[in-house]
Amino acid sequence: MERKYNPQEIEPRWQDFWEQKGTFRTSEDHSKPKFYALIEFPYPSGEGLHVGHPRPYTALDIVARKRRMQGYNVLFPMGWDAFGLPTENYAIKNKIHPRIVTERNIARFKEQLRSLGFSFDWSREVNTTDPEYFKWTQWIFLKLFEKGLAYKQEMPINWCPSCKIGLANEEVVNGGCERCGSEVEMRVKNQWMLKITAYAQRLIDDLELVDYIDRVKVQQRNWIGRSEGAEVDFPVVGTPHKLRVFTTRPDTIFGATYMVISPEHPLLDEFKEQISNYAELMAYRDQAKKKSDFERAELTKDKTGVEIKGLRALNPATGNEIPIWISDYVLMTYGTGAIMAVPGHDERDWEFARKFGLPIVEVVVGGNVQEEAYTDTQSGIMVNSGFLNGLEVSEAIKKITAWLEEQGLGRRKVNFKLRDWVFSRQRYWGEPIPLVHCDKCGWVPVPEEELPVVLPDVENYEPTDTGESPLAKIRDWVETTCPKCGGPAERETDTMPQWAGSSWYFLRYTDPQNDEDLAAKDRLDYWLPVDWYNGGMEHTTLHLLYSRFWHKFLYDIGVVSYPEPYKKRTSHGMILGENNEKMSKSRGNVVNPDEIVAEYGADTLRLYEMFIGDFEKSVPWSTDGVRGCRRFLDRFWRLQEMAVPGKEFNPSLETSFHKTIKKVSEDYENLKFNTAIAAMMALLNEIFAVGRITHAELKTLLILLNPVAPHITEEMWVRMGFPGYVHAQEWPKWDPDKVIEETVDIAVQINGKVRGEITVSLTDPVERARELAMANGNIQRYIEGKNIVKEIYVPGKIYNIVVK
RNA sequence: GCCGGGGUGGCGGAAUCGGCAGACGCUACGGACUUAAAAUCCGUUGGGCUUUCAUGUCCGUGCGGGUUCAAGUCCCGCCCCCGGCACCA
Repeated sequence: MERKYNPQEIEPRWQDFWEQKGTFRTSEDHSKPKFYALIEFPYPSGEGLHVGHPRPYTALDIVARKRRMQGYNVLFPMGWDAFGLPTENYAIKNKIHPRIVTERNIARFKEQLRSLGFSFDWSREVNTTDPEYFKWTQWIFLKLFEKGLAYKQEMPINWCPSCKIGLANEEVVNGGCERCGSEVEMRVKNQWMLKITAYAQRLIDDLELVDYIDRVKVQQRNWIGRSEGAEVDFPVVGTPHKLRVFTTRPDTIFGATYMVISPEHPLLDEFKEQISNYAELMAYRDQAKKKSDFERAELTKDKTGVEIKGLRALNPATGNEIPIWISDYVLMTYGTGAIMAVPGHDERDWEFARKFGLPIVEVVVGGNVQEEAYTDTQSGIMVNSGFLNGLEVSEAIKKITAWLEEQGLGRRKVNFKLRDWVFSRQRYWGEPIPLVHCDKCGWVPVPEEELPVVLPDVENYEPTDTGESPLAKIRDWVETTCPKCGGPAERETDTMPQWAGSSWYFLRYTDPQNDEDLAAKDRLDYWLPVDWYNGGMEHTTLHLLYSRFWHKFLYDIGVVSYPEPYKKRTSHGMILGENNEKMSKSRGNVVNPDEIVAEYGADTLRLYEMFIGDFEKSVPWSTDGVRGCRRFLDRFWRLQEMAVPGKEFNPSLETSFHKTIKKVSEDYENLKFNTAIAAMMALLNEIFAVGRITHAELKTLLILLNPVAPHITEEMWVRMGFPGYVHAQEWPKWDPDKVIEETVDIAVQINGKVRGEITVSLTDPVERARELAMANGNIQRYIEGKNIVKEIYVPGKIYNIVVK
């Protein structure tokens, strides 16, 4: 038998053991309390696993392993989010079918994950590219379509010229493509859209039902961007038309001295005949069209715009005629694409008014609106505002809104920044959208029993320059018959975005082989919602919002029984390179987990990733830190040599053990893995100082460390000849009475400065503390010749004597 | 600009119902072991001053004030960093 700790020998052996015995298979015994732990399933890239991956995986593996020992029926599954661009690009470049590339990448990832000893139930593995899986992704889409939540629309989209793909707003970062960084252009395309905006309010409201870390909730609210205000109709003079605006400040309507509409606004086309400078306006529109939203926002320094000659609006409050301008600072995609400009109290309007010499009127007192816009108007008194004069802002808002409603000129309105989800991708490697276009019947869903609509095998996956999907060229796939009328029809050639498959994958884990339903209802009811979902902050406005939307929809149609998919959401920090920069191939600072496993072992890697620092923060990798963790395990291994029989805790270590059990138990649940490990390290130091460890103590310690370092603890348990296996033990409990030290060393302060130390029992009265303190020479020195003014004695904490 | 999080040794980080700041780990230095090195073990490691030894003492948690017997922690006013949103009406 080997003496030395040899993870390279131990770890694969235990991994085989767990697999063969099905140790971590989840049962469907619904009488047991359940715990569903979820981590974001990875995109199996060609790069293989990165040291960032195991951080969240280990964290929830720890919680899952602990909960099993606490008697829960635990579901901790894993799968693959395998559709996506990099695979397709690789396939194009190397002329290998993306399916093959995907298979290969998955095999690699799986092997790497296996080598880290995660307690996934691999029998429940899902793969978004598996037709048996995406059949249900397509099914959900058809349900959305059926309910009118999927629609096709001609609309300007963010177009990445390098990926040749349309991007959702969420995929545009600082004006560039999230994936490749190329600058995004605007293009008008006919796209499938999902009406996530119909759920905007519920997506905000139901955040109340869930336990998400605060920054996640805040970011979601931020992204949805709810704002309350009113819609107001401004009559267009000499026409029956009314120009509708959205404003959050209807109270300032008396200060609206002109209007601005977006260059794309349809008003221009409608009144083409009456507009005398139509050509000029069109030139401006063309110019604006060329700019992306980002560019438009970038050019913030200087306002541009053109007045519409021949059209004027009527301010319904003042009765004055006011000019209408077009400017690209008004976006067609928010509100109504038109604003009432109140230059006195809005910086943008003020700037614009200044530049074009438009009148500026003060309506809330407090500033000097000729000098600058006065925007500190959350409160204030109205002036120059007719019947609102003298009112407080909040009163004025109520009064004007009521007046507008009475006059039929406006109404209260809530607006959201959230836009509908661009759901089409002009790509090959994605789920085909299961619709057929028939000249007679329009868009017709593929009948459910014909799902899945699978991808045809093709020679060439290159996207076309026209922006059409490569599928469009496969005529014998495209050409089909209409399911409704039987006439000739064409398949939709757009595919779904990567976010589709990941919007519901956690449901499939409950019943991954089901071919009748997306998952059996009783399983969904038992397992959902997910008890704890950990994932990256980068998915807060994408995946997390999308999947909440889909889940709410599935709730509405009765598939699931709770409106929220995830009860709790936490997020891990990134692991940076040793140089404190983001790990990337180009920076050459990537650490490969395989090498760490080969050199130090999986347990060391797991331990290190949990000990490295605050779980929620980014932290640089440190090879020296890894060695320190290996050293700990080497020392831990040597406990075997100092083990002595005994069913009790050594009295001198008893309190330490109970404290450690408490600390570790609590810290594992609170993302404080680093301090849990520190506590075990400290206890190990104490044990080494004592020089021996009883069997009872060693068993306890093995169980506590097992979730972090499962291989070494399994091995030591068996080597010690303890009955059964460590993973099958019950999680230890601490005795609240034994967590408290009987005697403690506390500081004695004179006027708040530490001047000595005494050893007291918690139950000792102040007299006892005083007696001990007075015996201390240094204390005597400070008290001599002084009057004791006050004594503060906090048992177990401090003894402070105030002298004068 | 708005919202959120955060500034603690040479480094990662502990400690926030106010109660000995720096747990745990790393690094560095010194020592033991070794022919030597690695590994391992022991010791020191916030700064200054003091001390033969022991110790003692002052300063120190981004900056400036305040409350308190006592402040990293609470209050007021600033500075800086990270993340999100941003011509959103």
